Amino acid sequence: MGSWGIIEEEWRKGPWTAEEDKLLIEYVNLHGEGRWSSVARHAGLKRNGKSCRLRWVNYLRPDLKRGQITPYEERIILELHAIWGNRWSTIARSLPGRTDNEIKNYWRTHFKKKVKKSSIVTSEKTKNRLLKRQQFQQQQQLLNSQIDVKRVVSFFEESETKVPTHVPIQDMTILYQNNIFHEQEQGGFFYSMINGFANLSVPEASSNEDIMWDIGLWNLDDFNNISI
DNA sequence: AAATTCCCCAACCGCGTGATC
DNA sequence: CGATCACGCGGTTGGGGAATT
Repeated sequence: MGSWGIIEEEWRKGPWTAEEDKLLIEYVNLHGEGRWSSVARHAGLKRNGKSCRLRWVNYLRPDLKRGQITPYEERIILELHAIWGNRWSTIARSLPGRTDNEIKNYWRTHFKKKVKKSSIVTSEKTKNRLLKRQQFQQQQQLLNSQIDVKRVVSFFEESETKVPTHVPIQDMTILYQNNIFHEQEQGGFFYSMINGFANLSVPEASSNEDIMWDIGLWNLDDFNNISI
């Protein structure tokens, strides 16, 4: 309270304590994500909705991938930033377990100074294709929350690689559960999941990314016996 | 060893958008 | 319809540790 009888900011700010984290986790586990503005009331937290959401999304979410950004992820960040610019949340959708904040920070600390204003012109075709992907992934995220699938993994990577095994996936989205290793064969394509990495083994060289994308689509259906 | 600068990143802020009243 | 609310996004800040002077 201020000395003038004015009610000062009633919300707590600054770093979260372990107790606050615990309260927030308990609340979300019980009631799910969303309705952040009422979390404080029900969870006994003196934090506003914005703060609660941010803490959950950027730090407490169980599906966050902790640890360093891998070279693989770094390449994705670089590529997508060249296309999207500072649209961090868009970029983050292609990096499961990474937050927009994390990617933004990583970019700023590692690349900002190095990148000279390059005039990369991305064709509308490419942008539209990517937008389609993003929308699809958003839809999957919604489905995930409904069917309790832990994560959506998507990797976007330049390809034209001739390495016959474990070709980095161009743009393939795979659903898997519980972070358990999976290996599947789908129409002659093998892919495997290890520690959140998706690898594709192609029996014969394939470089058509649109084909890869289509494979990603029907794998999703097959995995979960769901129809979009 | 102490002071200063640099660097990282968690958290905040303002704003835009869409839903609801 | 406008007002209000909730949410999410991108830019920015500031505390603290690491590196440098």
